[in-house]
Amino acid sequence: MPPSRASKASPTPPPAAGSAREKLIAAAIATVRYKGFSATSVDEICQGAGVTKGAFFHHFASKEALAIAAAGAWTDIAEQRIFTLPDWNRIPDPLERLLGHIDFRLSMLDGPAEDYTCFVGTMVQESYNSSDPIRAACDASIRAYALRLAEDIQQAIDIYGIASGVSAVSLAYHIQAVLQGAFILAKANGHPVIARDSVMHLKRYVVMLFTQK
Amino acid sequence: MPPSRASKASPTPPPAAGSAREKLIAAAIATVRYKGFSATSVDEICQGAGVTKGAFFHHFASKEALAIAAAGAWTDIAEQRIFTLPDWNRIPDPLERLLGHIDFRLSMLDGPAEDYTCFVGTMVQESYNSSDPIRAACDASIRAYALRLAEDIQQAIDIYGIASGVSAVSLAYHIQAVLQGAFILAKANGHPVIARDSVMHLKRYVVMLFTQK
DNA sequence: TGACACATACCAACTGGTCGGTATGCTTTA
DNA sequence: TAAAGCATACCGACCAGTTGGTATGTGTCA
Repeated sequence: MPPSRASKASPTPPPAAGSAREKLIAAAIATVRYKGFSATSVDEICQGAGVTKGAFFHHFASKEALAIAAAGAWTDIAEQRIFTLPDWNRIPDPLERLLGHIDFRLSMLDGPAEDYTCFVGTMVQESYNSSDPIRAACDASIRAYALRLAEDIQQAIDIYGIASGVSAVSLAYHIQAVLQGAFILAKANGHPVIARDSVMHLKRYVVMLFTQK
Repeated sequence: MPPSRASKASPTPPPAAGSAREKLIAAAIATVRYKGFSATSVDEICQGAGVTKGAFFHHFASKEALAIAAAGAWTDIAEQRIFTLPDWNRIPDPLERLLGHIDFRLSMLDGPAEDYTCFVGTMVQESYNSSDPIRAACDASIRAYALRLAEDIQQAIDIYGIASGVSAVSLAYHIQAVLQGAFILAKANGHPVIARDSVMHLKRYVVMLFTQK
């Protein structure tokens, strides 16, 4: 993940709708979410990106290197889709904003699972013992999300207080856990109904934490 | 699985500590929990079981067939280890028993992740779009656990009541979701501390549901 | 009782195909 | 013209699954 690439004003117009590198990362994320990391072949990723294997190994030293780069890209994608674009981020009250976040995650649980599940959550299950660099990249992505979410939670705590013994970061990770677990239930069930139920339990819990101490 | 073999006094010593079929299932469960389903080869499973590939395909028509059989075996293993053997199952009060269950799951979160994570939860992530028979087998295993847990929850509800709008089955699935999600966080983090935090949130939620309505 | 027919359990060697990765050359752009 | 960006062709290793075979039963009937 060369940081120079992001910091320089690229002379070539930011390659249309994606350079080969970006298309490879996008194809990898989509395919891995659909069928898992090990079952996804390099050839398949290349086909999905519309480039050849030569291009793949020009941009990435290995399949593992792509996975790490994709985990980094996923962090940015999630930040954009969840903490930047949606309107509920502009709600002034931090507790309402937190509940808006949960409602938003709830509303995402629709359609095929590969459209709402977590790329790094899927990938880390297959890599935590096989590749520590991939594991660490997934961990960093999950941590970034949790720490970002913990900011809003801390603001809500500062205003409203919370049940004793509950920290913002811990609650943020718990929200992550419920979502990741809901994804698994949805994949097993073939339908996100049970997953939605679980997120509604989560919302009830958060409300209780802030209103009943 | 010939049942006659168990009921008769076999002339040949009762195939040691498990027939080839049973050893293959045990090896599959262990290896899949360690590195995922797709990354686990049939050769690897055979090596772990101490049998040859010929034996494998004598007992199972395919790798997929083994996965389905292993999911069924996992249901029995989990039932034994969680709902039969541990002492807290003999607690008379159903609410205390439920909290004992959560404490027990919490206490399991120790050591390497492959020792406490869920076999079917891991496998379904890689199979939900590739093999519907595997997906269904994993779903059945998760459902069996949830329905078994829901029995205790319902008994607790009958005695103590619960927050409005909460059903026993729905709460049982939520408990499953938190556990599955906690496993992912533990795998990513490399340590089960965050996972334990999440299960403690879960316990606090359950207590709240039964005491604050 | 014994022997024949058959089933079960297993094995070593092999097959066609796919895997991640490499070697090399062409083509565009600065 | 030199490098970056990509394509084609290929490699050895490994994959799930097949083959032909052996050893050890077990049920049946003369």
